[in-house]
Amino acid sequence: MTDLADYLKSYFGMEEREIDIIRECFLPQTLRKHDYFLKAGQVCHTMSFQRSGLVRYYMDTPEKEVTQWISTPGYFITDLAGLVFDKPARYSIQALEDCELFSIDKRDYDRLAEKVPRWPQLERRFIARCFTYMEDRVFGLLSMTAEQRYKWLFDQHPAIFNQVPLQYLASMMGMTPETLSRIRKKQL
Amino acid sequence: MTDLADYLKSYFGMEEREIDIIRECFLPQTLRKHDYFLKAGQVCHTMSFQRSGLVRYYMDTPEKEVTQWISTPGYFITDLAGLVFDKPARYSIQALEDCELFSIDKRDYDRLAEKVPRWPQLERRFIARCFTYMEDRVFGLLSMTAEQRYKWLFDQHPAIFNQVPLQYLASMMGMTPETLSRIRKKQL
DNA sequence: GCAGTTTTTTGATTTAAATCAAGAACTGCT
DNA sequence: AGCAGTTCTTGATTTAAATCAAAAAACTGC
Repeated sequence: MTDLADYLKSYFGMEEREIDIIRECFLPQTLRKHDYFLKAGQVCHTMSFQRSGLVRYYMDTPEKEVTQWISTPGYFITDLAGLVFDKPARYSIQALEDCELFSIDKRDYDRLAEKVPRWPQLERRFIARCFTYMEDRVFGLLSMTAEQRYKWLFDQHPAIFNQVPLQYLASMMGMTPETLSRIRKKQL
Repeated sequence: MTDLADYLKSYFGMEEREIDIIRECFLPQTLRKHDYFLKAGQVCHTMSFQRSGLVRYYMDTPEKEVTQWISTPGYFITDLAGLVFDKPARYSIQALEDCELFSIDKRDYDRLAEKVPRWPQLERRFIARCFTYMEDRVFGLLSMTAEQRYKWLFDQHPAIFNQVPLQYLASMMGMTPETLSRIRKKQL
């Protein structure tokens, strides 16, 4: 059983039959360290399940580079603006480490509902969950200090703190590398 | 033609027949100023189209009250955590002014797909759009100064700046009322 | 394994925004 | 209309976090 199957089962509560069908639609793909899954400005036409590795979503601005998100194994990787609305991506998605993915093209993705009738309901839950997570993130950014945001992210995703360069974590939490370095020191 | 019909047509590109069906499912409702659409801790079981008035989403924390969002006519009001996952709301939703809504109960909402086959696709676009909007908001909070966030929100929703008490706008943009007052003064 | 680069840490200083404080301008109420 | 309670503005002060700067540590590739 692949990780994707585990995920589909535990997260979506899917049945064996559905899992098999979906798994067939996703094809193995690898990303090398520093490879781009998507570059800002391109229209994303792929949805991938991340089996291993680390991936970073970031935006380039005139002054600095802003890390929006770090994706870890067990997550899906895509840009909904592209996948759903055919809009060019506002951010780039790049591998921080070699990654193993299971990927499906937009065309096939849009036909999943034909093969798995329950797919629209499952996808609805998936996207709605992304939204509620973002609500929590906005709340954190509106109301917490740098140190509180650190603790919050640490509780949510302790794994990335050992693996991801500090500068990216800092940016993702809305602080400078220096500030994160000091907070981290204080926690010991 | 009601505002809801206008919205369904222009935003979702729905046909007359579909619009009529959906409109029948949404019932008129009014909220008086200060009435709660939803209180934190309750499970939201309603989805409403906002015809008029102003609505505020906010969270209570030990130190302060954090305004998450101000909803204006033409938006839908709900808490997806409740509507999709039956989870208690993390925030309260309260009328800032008398409001006219068109509301549908969760039970009926979940049956919309039977009446309008295309509903799942439409809803998908709706929720995905909410998500991409939140991505932009997170980016803004990660990368912009208070003044830049002010300008951004002002471009996006100029209407609310005349109507909503400054303290709520400030909180929603992640700054204090004093800071917003000074920024606003500077803009003249 | 070591030179060269990049990243992280640490300290000193600055700054944007928060806090504190008080007066002005609204709001609603009887 | 006039008073009480908000809300908003303005100024003075503080502070959390940014910036600046340089050394230390950690990677990189040859």
